[in-house]
Amino acid sequence: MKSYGQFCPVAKASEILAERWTPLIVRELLMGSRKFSELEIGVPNIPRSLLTQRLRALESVGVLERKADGNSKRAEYHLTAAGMDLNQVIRGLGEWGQKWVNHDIGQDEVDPALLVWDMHRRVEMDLLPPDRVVVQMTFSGARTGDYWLILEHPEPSACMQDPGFDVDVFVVADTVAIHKVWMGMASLDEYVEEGRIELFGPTSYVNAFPTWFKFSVFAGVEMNH
Amino acid sequence: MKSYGQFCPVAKASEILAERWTPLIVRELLMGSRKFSELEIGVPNIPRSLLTQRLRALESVGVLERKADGNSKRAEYHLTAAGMDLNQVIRGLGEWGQKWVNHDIGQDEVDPALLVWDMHRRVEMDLLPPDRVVVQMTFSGARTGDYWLILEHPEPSACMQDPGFDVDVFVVADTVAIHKVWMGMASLDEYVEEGRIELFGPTSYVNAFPTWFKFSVFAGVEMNH
DNA sequence: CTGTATCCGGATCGATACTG
DNA sequence: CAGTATCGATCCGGATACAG
Repeated sequence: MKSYGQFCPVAKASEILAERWTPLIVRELLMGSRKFSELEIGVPNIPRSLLTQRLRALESVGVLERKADGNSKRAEYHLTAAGMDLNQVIRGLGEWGQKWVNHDIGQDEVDPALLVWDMHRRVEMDLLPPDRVVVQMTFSGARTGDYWLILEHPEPSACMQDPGFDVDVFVVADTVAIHKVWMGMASLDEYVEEGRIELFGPTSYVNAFPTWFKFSVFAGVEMNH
Repeated sequence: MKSYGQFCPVAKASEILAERWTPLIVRELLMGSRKFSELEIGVPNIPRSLLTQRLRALESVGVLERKADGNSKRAEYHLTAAGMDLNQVIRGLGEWGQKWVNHDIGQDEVDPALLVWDMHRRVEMDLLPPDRVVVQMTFSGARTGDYWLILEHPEPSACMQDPGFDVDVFVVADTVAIHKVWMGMASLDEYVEEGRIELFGPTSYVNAFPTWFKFSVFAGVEMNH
């Protein structure tokens, strides 16, 4: 991005952060993504060439460092201290968004894949059963699909294709319903009672299911309007 | 800006704020600018057409409201509650900038006009003498020029041309020196002692001069590196 | 003088195809 | 998997023109 030619710190920071896609990339890095492929999932629809370009730009201003993973030789992107410190900015941005503009979400803006990806980043590891739990999520509505969450130690994962494991918990719901619960805009229990979200599986798992997730980072922010 | 097609609040907020010039426009509105012409001064080098475009965009998403000033019929731009609430985001952005990237300021990035404009927005009205004080600032260095601050009640103003008043206090200094003091990176007293900044005028005014300003919003942020 | 609209060359973006 | 290369569409910046 071309410089604003201004000394103001807001201008200097904007040159780095206020560029298309960049806040989403930083958000994804803050959420724990390290690999190029993880970033592609967490920042859907970004052209790969642009992702490359943005990563280089962020590297050149000292927000992230590029390292070669030892054994696989794949590039890894690590936030520097300056990058980590962007947490408050991105959080502020997200809180503002949640408070003021997260109401008019269109049906087709809720991406099941991104939802599942977000979920696997927000697992409450301490409350997980010791054995692996496989969750299948079946989404209906404007955007449909089956997705899987492999909840296991040390690292849960999200699958866009059937991983082939036996499924322990089935979640069947409208995509928007899951979205609203995830964003703290609706209660999971209520939606289950109303039948908007259906849970199947062993009773102990079904009961524990809501405790396995920390929900969205922005679920606690109250909304205006 | 085209939608990211994502439900994430960071994405929704970025669609509004993370566009070229927009953070600077919002900053200027938060600092108190209301008129198109004031915004042009506070956001130097923005093409007028682009400023118009951005103001319309911000209006359409409910960040600001456009009102016709009663007697002059000139448009006034007022932040809405949602717009005011962007204060924390812009502040966070600026604090990050001040902390991490405000070091490598080039000589020619320090704009005397913007500096004076910023100063007139940060006057400590309560500590001003009752009578009007006219300050002339003479900048030297990469970007030179004479500017005037009319410190009076109820509204101080900044002049880019000689307003014709008798001058009470003369400030003569290198542009970068003033910048550093303004941004909290150097002490005014020390610079005056070293002769990098010269103050002329009645002793009582010269002594009081530093108390008339609140300095930059980001002057208190400590810098890393 | 203030605010807005229009036009145009160049930079940036988005989509697709290609490479090690 | 992790990028590059290419190319049309869009956006930006600067200039100019215009209306109140």
